[in-house]
Amino acid sequence: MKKTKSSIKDVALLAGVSTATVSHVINKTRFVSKETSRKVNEVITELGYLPSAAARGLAGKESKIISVIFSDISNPFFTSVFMGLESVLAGEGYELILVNTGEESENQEKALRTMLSRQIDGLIIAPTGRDSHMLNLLVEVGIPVVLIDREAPVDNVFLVDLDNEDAAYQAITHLINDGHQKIGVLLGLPEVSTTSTRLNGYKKAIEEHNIPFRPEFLFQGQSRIEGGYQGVKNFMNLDQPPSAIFSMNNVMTLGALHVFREIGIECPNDLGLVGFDDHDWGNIFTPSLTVIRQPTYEMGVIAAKMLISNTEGNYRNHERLTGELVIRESCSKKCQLHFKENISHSYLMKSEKHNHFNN
Amino acid sequence: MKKTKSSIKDVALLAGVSTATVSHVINKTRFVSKETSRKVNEVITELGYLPSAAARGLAGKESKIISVIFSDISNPFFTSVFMGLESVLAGEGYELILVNTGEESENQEKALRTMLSRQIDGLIIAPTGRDSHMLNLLVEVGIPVVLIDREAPVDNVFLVDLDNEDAAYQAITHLINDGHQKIGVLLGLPEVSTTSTRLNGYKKAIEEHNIPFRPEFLFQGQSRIEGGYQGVKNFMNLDQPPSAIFSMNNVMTLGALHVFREIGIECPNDLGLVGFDDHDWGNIFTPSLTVIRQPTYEMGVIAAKMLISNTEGNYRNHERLTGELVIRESCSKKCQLHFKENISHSYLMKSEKHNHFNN
DNA sequence: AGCGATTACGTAAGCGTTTACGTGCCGATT
DNA sequence: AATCGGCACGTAAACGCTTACGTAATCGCT
Repeated sequence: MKKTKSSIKDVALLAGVSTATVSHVINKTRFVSKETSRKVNEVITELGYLPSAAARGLAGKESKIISVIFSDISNPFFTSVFMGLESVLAGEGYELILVNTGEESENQEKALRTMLSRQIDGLIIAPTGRDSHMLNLLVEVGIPVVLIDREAPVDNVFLVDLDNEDAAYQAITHLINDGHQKIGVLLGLPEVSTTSTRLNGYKKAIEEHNIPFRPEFLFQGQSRIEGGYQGVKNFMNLDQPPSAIFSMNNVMTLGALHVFREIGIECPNDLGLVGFDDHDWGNIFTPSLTVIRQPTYEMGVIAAKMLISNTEGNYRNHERLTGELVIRESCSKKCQLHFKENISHSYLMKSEKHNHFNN
Repeated sequence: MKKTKSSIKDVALLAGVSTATVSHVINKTRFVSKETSRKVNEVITELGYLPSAAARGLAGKESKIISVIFSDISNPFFTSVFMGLESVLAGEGYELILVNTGEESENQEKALRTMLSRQIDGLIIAPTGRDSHMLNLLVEVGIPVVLIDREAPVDNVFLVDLDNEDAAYQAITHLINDGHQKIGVLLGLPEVSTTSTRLNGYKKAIEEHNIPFRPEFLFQGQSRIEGGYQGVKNFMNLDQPPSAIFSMNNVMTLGALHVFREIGIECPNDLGLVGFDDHDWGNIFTPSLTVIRQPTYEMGVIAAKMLISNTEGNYRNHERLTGELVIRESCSKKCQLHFKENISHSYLMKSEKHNHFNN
């Protein structure tokens, strides 16, 4: 019952061939006659032989490890991206090391450093912080890197992100068309690129409609549930509170909803809301949420393909997807009515099916 | 600008010592004089030297990799556990390889096989399927394994789980005390251990109250959002539909809620609901959800500590935590009223704070 | 028959560590 | 002066693969 770990030598010995041949059989890296190849495979299964990944990494160049560095894995956005990544990478024999930075660039640097000591075959990262010494180092050593969701000041990397300016522009324009003139914004972290691009979309939209920019309508807090919570509370204490809120991400939206319930804000009548990122429960919440939906799973798929097909060059080094404004009830009274009218009895099976039941 | 990767030899050469000394300086594995040690470290930072993890894995015994195998990373339960794991493991210098099996035991076996070829230092797994050949192999080779959330027929492993029978018992008893006699159950996957233990709790509770067991009140579907959806639909087509639903997990609860909204079931009046696992939005939903809350983050922490402190033996090989019944509105009219009365204006800051704002 | 090409495989160096031994040195002890 | 125990460190094998070369055998061609 003792499973003594067997090495390539044992296999070679038992099969009556050299280790080179065994290696070549396993990797199909040069021709081996039908007969020997059969024999080798036989011995392999007989011994239950498994090549040591460490030795392979040392001798060869590939580690078959890809590192994924996210800022918050509890955010559905990232888990969905992760599943997209995995769907293509697992098939190619890669293992994924997942690191959660918690949006701390110190953690990120530390993680990147250890990634450098593992011979990772690639890195997929949603970078936090402004500048990253380690990230630059990684690309210098020649490790393929794809930034996802966010930009960073590095050259020679792939990037897959959303047209954030457009997405925010869509959202704000919609709010304006619904009659909102005073729109408060729950900002993301200042050091994250999407915060500024989304803000640009906001500015562009209000400018186009000759709405004056009001700094007090921008709330910069933690990019967490408490941030959204505090933000909305702040807005409501203003002399002239906004009539609608644009939340720049998932979790802050949740924080905002907490305030709604707590102090009895009736949405959308008292206060409209448009969020960034859809939720599983976005369409069954009361009110159902108007959001910008990102093709998260697809982003993962694309990022993964970019990474491994860098030789084939099927992808440009920048893929920019576009967000979809999903209009439901939370933005305005008008939409609320319209949404209710249009719920057929199988609404779950229609457009929403796409949302939940795939991937 | 070319970062030529430097090895331990380069360091040794430049520092004027042997590679053995360098190794010992790095690992603090034998005494080295203050002076040489300083010199070595100086050279190390000068060269930007990083030890190769692959070589270390080959020569030494530790890989500093721990493998985490979950069935569904999009389930908040698992992401929370993951964060618990990471919180202790990252500090100890471990990297985590995350694999998503999607509840397919074939995927699990494949993943375990590759884990065997990597010299992983430990495995944390929520096993899927009934029996696992690979899992047995892993423990035979001496890799420490901790099962989390679910049991499996393997010896010599750690286990951290919930007292599922008790949790289900609590939930059902509460429903019964609220006046429900006909309670439908959305079952989890039959091959997952928690399904049967939770079912036992259900049976025990109804038996104690002399409520007859009705097979038609058990729905066995996919353990996904569609499963909950289908289940509730089925129940409602019964001649005598249940007056309350007990959902055995997170995602099926979501499916149930979809039906509620779709066909206009008013919860809890038309149909009560108790779910397993809390949600971020559980207390702001309409109705707010009565659920069994699991100490997910803590489960991760404990599992991680079990794994690395197996020498110290601070932990038994089985830690069973207990679930907490969080009573809100969805279970019954009575609770609904009670819940509304007790919402102070700072309810978010009270008990709920514990829920969302920690970890 | 002689020669090159082809086929199928073996030899052994090398990847970058760890670690069991071994060694030289020095002050103290007899 | 010979011996001895610490001290501080070096030597080199071993870990399990990959892969650049090398080679023996066979075949086709002139």
